Amino acid sequence: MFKPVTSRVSFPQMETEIIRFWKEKDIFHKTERDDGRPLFVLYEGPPTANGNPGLHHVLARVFKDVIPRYKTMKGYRPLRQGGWDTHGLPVELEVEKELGISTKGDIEAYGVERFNQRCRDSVFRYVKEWEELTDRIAFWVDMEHAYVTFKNDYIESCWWIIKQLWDRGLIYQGYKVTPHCPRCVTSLSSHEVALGYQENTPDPSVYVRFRLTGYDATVRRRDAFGGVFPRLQSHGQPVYFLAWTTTPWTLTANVALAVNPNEEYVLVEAPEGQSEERLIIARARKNAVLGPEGREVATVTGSDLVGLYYEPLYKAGDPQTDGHPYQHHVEAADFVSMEDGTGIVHIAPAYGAEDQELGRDSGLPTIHTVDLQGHLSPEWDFPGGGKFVKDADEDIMRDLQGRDLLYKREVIHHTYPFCWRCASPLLYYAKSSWYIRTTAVKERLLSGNQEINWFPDYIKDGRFGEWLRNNVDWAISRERYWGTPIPLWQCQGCGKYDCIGTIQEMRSRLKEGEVPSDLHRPYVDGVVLRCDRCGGDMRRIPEVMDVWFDSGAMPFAQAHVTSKDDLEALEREGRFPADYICEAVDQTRGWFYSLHAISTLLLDTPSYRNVICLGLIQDEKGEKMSKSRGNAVQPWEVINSHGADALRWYLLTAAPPGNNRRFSASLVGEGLRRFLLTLWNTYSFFVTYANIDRFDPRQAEGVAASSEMDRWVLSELHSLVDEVTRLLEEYNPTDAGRRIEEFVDLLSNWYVRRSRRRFWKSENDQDKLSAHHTLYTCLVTLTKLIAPLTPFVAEEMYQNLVRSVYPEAPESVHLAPYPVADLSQVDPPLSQAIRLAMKVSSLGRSARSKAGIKVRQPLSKLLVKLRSSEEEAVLQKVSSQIVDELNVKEVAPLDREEEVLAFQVRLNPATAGAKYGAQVPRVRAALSQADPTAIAIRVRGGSTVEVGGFTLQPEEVAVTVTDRPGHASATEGGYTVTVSTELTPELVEEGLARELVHRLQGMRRSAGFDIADHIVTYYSCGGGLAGVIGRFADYIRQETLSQELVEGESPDGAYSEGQRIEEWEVVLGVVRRA
RNA sequence: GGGCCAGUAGCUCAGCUGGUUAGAGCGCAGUCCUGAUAAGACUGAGGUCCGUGGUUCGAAUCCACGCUGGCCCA
Repeated sequence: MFKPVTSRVSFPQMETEIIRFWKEKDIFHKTERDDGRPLFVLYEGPPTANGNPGLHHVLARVFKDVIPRYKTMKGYRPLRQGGWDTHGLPVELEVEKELGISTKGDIEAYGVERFNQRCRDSVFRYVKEWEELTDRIAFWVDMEHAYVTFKNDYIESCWWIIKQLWDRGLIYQGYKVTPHCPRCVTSLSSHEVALGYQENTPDPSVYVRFRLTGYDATVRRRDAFGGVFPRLQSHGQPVYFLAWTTTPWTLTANVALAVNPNEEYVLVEAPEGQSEERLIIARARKNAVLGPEGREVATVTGSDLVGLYYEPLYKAGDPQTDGHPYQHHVEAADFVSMEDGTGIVHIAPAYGAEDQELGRDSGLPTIHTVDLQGHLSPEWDFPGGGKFVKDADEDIMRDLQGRDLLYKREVIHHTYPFCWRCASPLLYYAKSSWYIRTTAVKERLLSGNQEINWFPDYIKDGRFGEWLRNNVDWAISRERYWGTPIPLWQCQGCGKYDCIGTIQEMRSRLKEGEVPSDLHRPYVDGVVLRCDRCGGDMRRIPEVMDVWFDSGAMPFAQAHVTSKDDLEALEREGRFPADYICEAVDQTRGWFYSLHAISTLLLDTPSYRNVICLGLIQDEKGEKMSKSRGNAVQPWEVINSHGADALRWYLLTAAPPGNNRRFSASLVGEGLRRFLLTLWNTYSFFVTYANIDRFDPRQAEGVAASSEMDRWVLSELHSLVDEVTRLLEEYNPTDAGRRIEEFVDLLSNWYVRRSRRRFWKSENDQDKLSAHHTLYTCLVTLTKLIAPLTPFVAEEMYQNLVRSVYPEAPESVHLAPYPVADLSQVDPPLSQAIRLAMKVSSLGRSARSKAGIKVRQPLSKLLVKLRSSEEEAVLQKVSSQIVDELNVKEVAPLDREEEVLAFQVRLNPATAGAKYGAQVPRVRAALSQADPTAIAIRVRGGSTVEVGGFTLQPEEVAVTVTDRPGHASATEGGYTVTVSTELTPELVEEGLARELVHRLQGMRRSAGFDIADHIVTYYSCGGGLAGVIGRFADYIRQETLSQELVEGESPDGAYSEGQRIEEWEVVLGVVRRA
């Protein structure tokens, strides 16, 4: 006996019981048991537990869960170590908010030790919520051994990795331009910058002359400037480059001018009577800046200008390159646009990101003329020296004007970033920064990417590939507090740098003090090492590491790798690389990259083989969910009302994983009803009848499918298994789920619907056994198929269907093997035949509905016109199902549509109107004279027709059909299904009998009888109906499980109702027989 | 400004290796069916398949250029 199954199930309640069951039986750990199975490795992209988990976390965790569950059932041993991301600016900002402070100065005043302690305390604040939610949605992950990025072991592994790179010369110091707040004296993260943009900010817009002085003979070998340059010299007029800037103060740090090498530039002569000068400007910008006047003396491409010297506006010391005095000159740069400015960009590597990059690539010096508080240096007698740069702008412009170097000045309104804390205008400022030379392995990053299986696949060569192709060195240092300290020490005496890779190594180099028990700042900053060159004091550089380095190091740090041996062991044991990772698309430049970069640097190989890249969750309006907008849906609300399986099902199947998705709780409920409840009700149906018949699956083993229906559904089942397996192998649980859903619909709404009678008939014969066995097989297979997707309902059904019968079966569905398709059972022609039966049934119901004749009323004949003679043959095989479904006596082919349909034809004015113009009335008249049936048949066959001397194209004739008397039809896509609506007295009587059965069934239910109860039925009614009851007595008794059918009043205690059937009043009574 | 993705019914999504009349579910209106069902069937209303060009006998589908939204980067 199976445990009885109610159709009114509470999924949330059932799920919490399943969780208890898993805990009791320790199922999760049993999946992890080392018993020789090959490993399947999931890397957990670590979340930070300093906030409540949201719906997007559930999305990621469900997708992370489904694949390892599947692989477990496929015979792998999953490795799923959890992890927590605990460092970084977001953590610091949260703590700053709590403390009500907002600058680095505040933090230092508060004390780095206390500050970091608060950071450490905050990162696990919501860990309980995370664990509860993870548990409740059945994400199986090892939380007990979760890695924590702030632990010493973890930090030490990060150090060791840095050391490996250091030894290979891949770590270097350079400049990085960052948005800098001069009041807070700190860089801002891009996230912070985004908080402070202000539109319509006024700024000066100045056009400045740079005087051409000569050229670099190594660049311009001969006849520089296309031969124009020498002539310029002889002409005697000064030549200027015209450049544009909105930050005049940066002109003090100018070291070069940049032109676009592929654009045309012109030399323009000033209009007559104006100044004696010639200006160089991009042709595309000439009219916008100079106006239409001014004769173009010469045209060159940008590349011709490269190497020309100009006279700098200001001198900041005497910069040198390679021991020679630096010469200000023109460089080529693709980023120079023709959208604004002059097509000639002034370059100050200290104060612009693109400037800095160009400077690095071309060996330009970086000259700082501004201090960190934003004051222009007083050192070199700049106008406005000592003032805040924005105030110095005016002095500089006046100075340039005085020297006749200012072509013109205007005011521009644009979007400019301000500090979100103090509203100071941000300055782009080059700071010394430490880099990892990722560009050294760029080719391998690209080729390694090709080895990764991306889902969806367009990410590989799209967003991620694009990012890799544009790879620049990774700036890893941050001037912050709560992070992995960068393990670089510098000698205070001779300036030498050293990298420390392990605690052991630090201990061996200690000059004074101890290795601190906590490797964070400020403790580690107090460690003084001995310089092995000069014996001096070495102190750590103050920076901490970019938090992305932490996360990207997790394959190694979670295993505490601190030696090459450790590394080799990791690979040997199969714990590196990961088989699978999964995060949202915003991680392409985050975790997906940091993982890829570090493993490529360290081992020259990618760190993950397969990756699902998820889209983002939006609210019902397509807006980003966020706490501040107040549109974030709480996962718990959804789980408590619909259950975790319903939520999982929705997240897995509602949208392709890579797409952004609009979330709504009502859609979760819809999925619940459409899929889970349909499955559950089928399951409940099975258990009900299996228990009545004492069906024992063990005795049914090997029973051959007796009916076409059984063979059909098994065929569908095995092709489903085949397809779902293929899709899951492809990391596509979404389509796998959608296929399963289609099957469950077929199972419930065709197999069970059409087979019901076989389950409730009284004979316990082979056919019934086959039906039970078939449905049992389908349900058991389904529990395993869905186990990775909806683990709860799968477990519940498995325990009842399998474990109660086979105590020796695996104790959880999640320890059971995944089904394997038996393709010999797949029968495509049978599948097509059944689909044809469904199609015909659907049209037949439509025809009945049109005629207003309910299905309980039998009809004599169903006529079917199909699309081909092959289908006619197929129809023969399934006609019995159609007869049953549509309650007709016979199914016959419809050879001549005109026998049951009447055609009307008329001219289609939309297509024929223009062609016939004034003739239209005559054509119309001719058409009305002709035989509509003959015309309709020709037109429907795609032939032209001749009427009254006109040749009409098929599309010029509109055909409509109506039913002929005695018939009702439905037509769709080449199919026509017609029912004969003629009712003979015999058919009417049979209909009455069925109606009576229907009423009695309703009364059985109202009386609260069990479906297997036998009853006695009493009736009293008029003569006509009584006659019908007499003639159909056997049928009525059989259908209603009535042992007797008694004419007369029902006794006391019977359940009785007065009913009206057609024109007869009848009193019916039912009483249960013991 | 650049890159990637999406845009199909009121909503959520299929269809997209070009091929008859573009589909499903939900929602709405109505009818029916029910010996499992919180279900199911049928009918109806509801579509410039984002737009404009192009390729083709034929385009929701391929190409180009735009528009809108999302994300990432500047």
